Amino acid sequence: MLKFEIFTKDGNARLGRITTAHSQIDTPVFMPVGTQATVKTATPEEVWDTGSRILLSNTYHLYLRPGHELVKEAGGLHKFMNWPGSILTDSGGFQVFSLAPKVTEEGAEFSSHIDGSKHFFTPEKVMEIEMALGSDIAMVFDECSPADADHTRAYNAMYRTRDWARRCKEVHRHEYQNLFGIVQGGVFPDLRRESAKQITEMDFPGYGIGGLSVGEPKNVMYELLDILNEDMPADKPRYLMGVGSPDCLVEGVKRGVDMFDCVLPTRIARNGTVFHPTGKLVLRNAVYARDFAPIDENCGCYACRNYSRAYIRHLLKAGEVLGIRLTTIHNLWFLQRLMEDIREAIAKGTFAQFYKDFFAQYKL
RNA sequence: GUGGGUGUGGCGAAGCGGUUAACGCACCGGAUUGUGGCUCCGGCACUCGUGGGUUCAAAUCCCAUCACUCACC
Repeated sequence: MLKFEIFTKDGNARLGRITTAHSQIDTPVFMPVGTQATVKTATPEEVWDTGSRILLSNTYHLYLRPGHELVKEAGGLHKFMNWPGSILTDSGGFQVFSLAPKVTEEGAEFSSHIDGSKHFFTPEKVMEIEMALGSDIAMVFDECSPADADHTRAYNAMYRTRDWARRCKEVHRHEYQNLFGIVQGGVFPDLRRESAKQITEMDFPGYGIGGLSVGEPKNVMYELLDILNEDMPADKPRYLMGVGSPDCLVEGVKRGVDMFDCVLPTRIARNGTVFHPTGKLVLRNAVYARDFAPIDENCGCYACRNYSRAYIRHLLKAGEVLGIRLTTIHNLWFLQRLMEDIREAIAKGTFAQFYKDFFAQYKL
């Protein structure tokens, strides 16, 4: 069902392609987040035009509202939201564990952020939901331990994740949906290695790297990625969950990661910040009040082709929805171009130079 | 003309005798990484219409004055 081809490698960076029932996805790939079956403020057509061919949506949110049964009745998530590309659904593990749930071996009980009502997620329940949604890639229900989790806690979360992954695999049956396992293990190299072993033994068509970018220092994440790069199977896609700042994407690719997702580009867009080759620009700032140039003169996105920083700043300050639509489109476009440039560099065998040039320009 | 009300930072608005004058908006910064557009965190007042007075102490009480406002004539 899921086809993954690797065309070439440049160092540890991999150039490949994932083929799902709905689209072909060139990797390394960045997946925009459409939590509630929509990439906030943008139409599917606009998201598609940025070059996105797969996006992430959320089990937790869609289960609560409008309900996975309703989405199934609508003909599945793709049809419901009119998205022609592929969809990956997160399992809700990350959300549920942020809600201080009551966790047992069986599952996790949590309160809805919408109305406080109680719900119980088990691996079986989550599979039922993800299968009903009909995403191309489903994630197993995992326990995401926080960045400050000690060894014992990370250890326990790792084993829980393994047990739940087994149960997910046991009940997962779908005509085209692919189930990815998730590696946990906190910030501990020994646990990461062990988790990678446990999960990859189950032979999933792809693997998520979870529990990173949750507050730990970046260099800690990079070191763990270096380790996982050795321990994860070379012929399966590796998905670093929740990562999306330009520098992290470049660093991730350098360490063998194929897939990323993150709310960052769209979230900061909604708060008035945009990506630029030299770093982030807080467009709300007064210095842009009379800046009549586009966000980036070399950017081909709709916002940069048609509007000035001053105008977009005005829209943002005035609370006009067009402002956050334009910054959202720009940020998505920026990251998709970045991934495109990365792929081109790997293809040409010039990734090392690309890496150097990128960080010479981009200020953190 | 008579009677009443109000005058506090760019705007709205607490405080009505006693620490460095709430708060909201706006403004100026910052944050944001598998949940957050309407989010979060900071910053921004030699000063309470003006002039006198009472008091150890006044934005808070008294007098005068100016402005705005309501009612009546």
